[in-house]
Amino acid sequence: MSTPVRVRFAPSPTGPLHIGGLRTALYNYLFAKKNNGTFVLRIEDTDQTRFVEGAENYIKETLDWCGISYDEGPGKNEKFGPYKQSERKNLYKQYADQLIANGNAYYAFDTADELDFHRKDHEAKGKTFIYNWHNRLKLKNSLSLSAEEIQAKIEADDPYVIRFKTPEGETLEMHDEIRGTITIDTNVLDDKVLFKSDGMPTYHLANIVDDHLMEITHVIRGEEWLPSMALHILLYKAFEWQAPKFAHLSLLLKPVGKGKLSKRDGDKLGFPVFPLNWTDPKTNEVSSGYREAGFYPETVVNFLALLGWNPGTEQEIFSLSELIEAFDLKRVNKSGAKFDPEKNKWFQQQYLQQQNDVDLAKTFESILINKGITTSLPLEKIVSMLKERAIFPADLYDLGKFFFEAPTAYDSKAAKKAWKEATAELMLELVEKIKSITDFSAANATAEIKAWITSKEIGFGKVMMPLRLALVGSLMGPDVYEIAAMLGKDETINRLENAIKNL
RNA sequence: GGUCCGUUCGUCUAUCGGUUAGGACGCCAGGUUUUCAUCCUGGUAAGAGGGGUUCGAUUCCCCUACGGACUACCA
Repeated sequence: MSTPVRVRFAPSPTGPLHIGGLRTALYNYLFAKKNNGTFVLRIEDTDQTRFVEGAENYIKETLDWCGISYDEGPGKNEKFGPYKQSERKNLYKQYADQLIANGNAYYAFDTADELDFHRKDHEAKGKTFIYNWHNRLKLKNSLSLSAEEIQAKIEADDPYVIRFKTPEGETLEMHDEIRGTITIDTNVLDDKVLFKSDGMPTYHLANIVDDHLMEITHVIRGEEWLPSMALHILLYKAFEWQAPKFAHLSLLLKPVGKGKLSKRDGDKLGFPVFPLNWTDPKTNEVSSGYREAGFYPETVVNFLALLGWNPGTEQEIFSLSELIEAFDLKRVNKSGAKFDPEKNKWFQQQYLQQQNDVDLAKTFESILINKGITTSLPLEKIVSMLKERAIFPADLYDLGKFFFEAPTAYDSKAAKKAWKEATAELMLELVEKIKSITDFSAANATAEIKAWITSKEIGFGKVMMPLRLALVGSLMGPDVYEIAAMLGKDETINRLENAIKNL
């Protein structure tokens, strides 16, 4: 019996979750479910200055929309709660103190200005300022100051931080589930701040303490944390806790140009970078999301899963449960993946085609109602005719509005191609022919009109194209007889007469 | 600048030393649909460069180049 798998997704509520963050959540979820484990949501809000109203709800709503449900989290099955670090605030200081007591951490009194000066000064000399073993004794901290000085400062309420005392001269060999062995010399690490002067822990401390307390077995997170892995492992050692396994996911890159996909890209790239619409509470600026753009959650989940992971087979369309079944951390790629909006659209198209006509008809009906259109036409049938041309549900309207409204204008290119000198006269004859057809079903209309065309010994195109133009307004869309039958004999004749008049 | 990570068609990727380097998106061509789309068929296109190791390297090692992340009392 191995210990049960527990993973966590630990976002910071500093704004909307972006698509890369969603992928991290998804991989955590897939890994947990694949291993009959627990998926935990933890909100890392230790930086009060960056807190953004609504961000936490946004994260929850996103996970909910995608069907990625967490087993434990704020307000849900709080076995190891609370799950918001701001509500765990009082927990962390004792751990920082513990590290001071066992000699793995120390108080530091350097002000932000002083450190800033050092950094700039070093930079000017072409060097890098690192707060660590080689200079910590020259700075203002509990390692360099005398016991009396320290005591005095603390009693005088001088602000201080607690820094980790990075061990000197060790070569750390670490294991990453995706990347294998990573080695680092501890001498190049800096003495990171663990506890801030505002009484809050930094990410590093809170993260390690919470992962330990919440019994997290696997830390699956973005590659931006890879440089911190050494610190985290050193912290586990300092606490004498068993470290979880680590897996660092490669980043999602912009489709064009350089760099990682970031929140600031917003809509600039021509596609959403957020799962849901987001309104900035300060500026009221709206960033568009996949949901509102008409994508299905299945599309987003499927596409994201395959960006950086693949099952080793040629299957590309996966339901969430199929993803769980197939998922394996070992098959996650090391290199960054560019986000390709075109392929994303292809997935959406695939999922739209999978929708059944009954459901799609309901969606279509609400779109029509929004446009102020009510109809007695059978929407299910219409949807089945239009579907294969659509990518998003909203496309159905553009593709099929001619069913509900007669064309008010004709596509000029199409008109030029379809409507010639003799066409009006021919259409007049067609109107008479149609009037004579008693059974105006698609099948019968097809047969009768085809026979009529054949008897006149003219090309089919000479009749079919103008007829389509008259009914639709352009040379696109489903089978023209199907359209005619759907519109009915009277409306078909109406539209033909309109076209004869206007063209 | 320093540290770490990465590098197969334009993009996402397969390949556990021996393959005509496979698939998908995109694009192009043809067919089906007397329209458009769908669909089908075919085509286009890749191992960053240089050294090793090996009978044999896309695959293992090193160097270079390029890309990325990190380098805050942010996460």
